[in-house]
Amino acid sequence: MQLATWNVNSLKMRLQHVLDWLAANPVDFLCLQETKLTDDKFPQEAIEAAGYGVIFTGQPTYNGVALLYRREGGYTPEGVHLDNPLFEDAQRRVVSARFGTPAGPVRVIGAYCPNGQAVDSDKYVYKLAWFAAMQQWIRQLQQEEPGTAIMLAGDFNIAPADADVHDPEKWADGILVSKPERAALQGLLDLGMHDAFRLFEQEPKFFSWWDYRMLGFRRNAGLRIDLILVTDDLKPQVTRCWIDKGPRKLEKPSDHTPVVVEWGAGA
DNA sequence: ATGGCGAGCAGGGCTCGA
Repeated sequence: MQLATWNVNSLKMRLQHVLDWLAANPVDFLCLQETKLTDDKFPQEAIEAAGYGVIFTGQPTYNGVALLYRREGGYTPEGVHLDNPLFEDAQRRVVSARFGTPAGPVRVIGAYCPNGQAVDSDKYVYKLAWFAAMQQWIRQLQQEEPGTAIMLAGDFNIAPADADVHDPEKWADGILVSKPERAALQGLLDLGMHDAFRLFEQEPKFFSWWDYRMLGFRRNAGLRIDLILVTDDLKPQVTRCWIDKGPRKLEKPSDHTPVVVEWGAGA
């Protein structure tokens, strides 16, 4: 099985990229972030026509997330959440469901984690509170749904380590890399979660986001901030994790590109 | 040193992202 995450920076602008990518990469699950669409404008029909069911929650202009599941896989979402139930929030950043799979039950959480804007800003305070609440929720899920693995996939807006930053000196202690942000990510890892990408040997300087400005992609001026975390019970089943730079090379690309994880026997 | 691009909303020039 495969699960992917992709911040599309407007699903209205990127719908064709998503459909084309799914046709070439028929993953079982796809988490989308920054759909930037209200629910009445969500392209549910086009996604269903592509063979996927979808759960989504949006708002005008900002945020918005979706969770696609492949119909051929026979998946049925259970225990759906359009929010972290422990964190009251008007911003639409979380979508989650539990699925039975041949490799056992999995709860998928698709997340558009806050950006934080600048260290010590109001948005930064919100970001850290948001991560603390996510940690609490996952701890609760581990108690309430024992035997169900958890995959937390999305735009984390945190580069886990300097190896995930094109120019660590320039970014040092700034937003997306600051110590409190990395501690917030570590709080999730301390629950027994693992950054799937780092379970495998990877090429250095392999990023998931590149600045639109200053030829960021051509210069590989990027960050790895799109992550898939998997719980201990899933870790032995994970067979691959990679970043697909292909969509970043298209006309009018998202500034982020998909990250994919593969797990389960006969994946 | 700064801003550089892109999207949304709205019909100009902001905000926001990372």
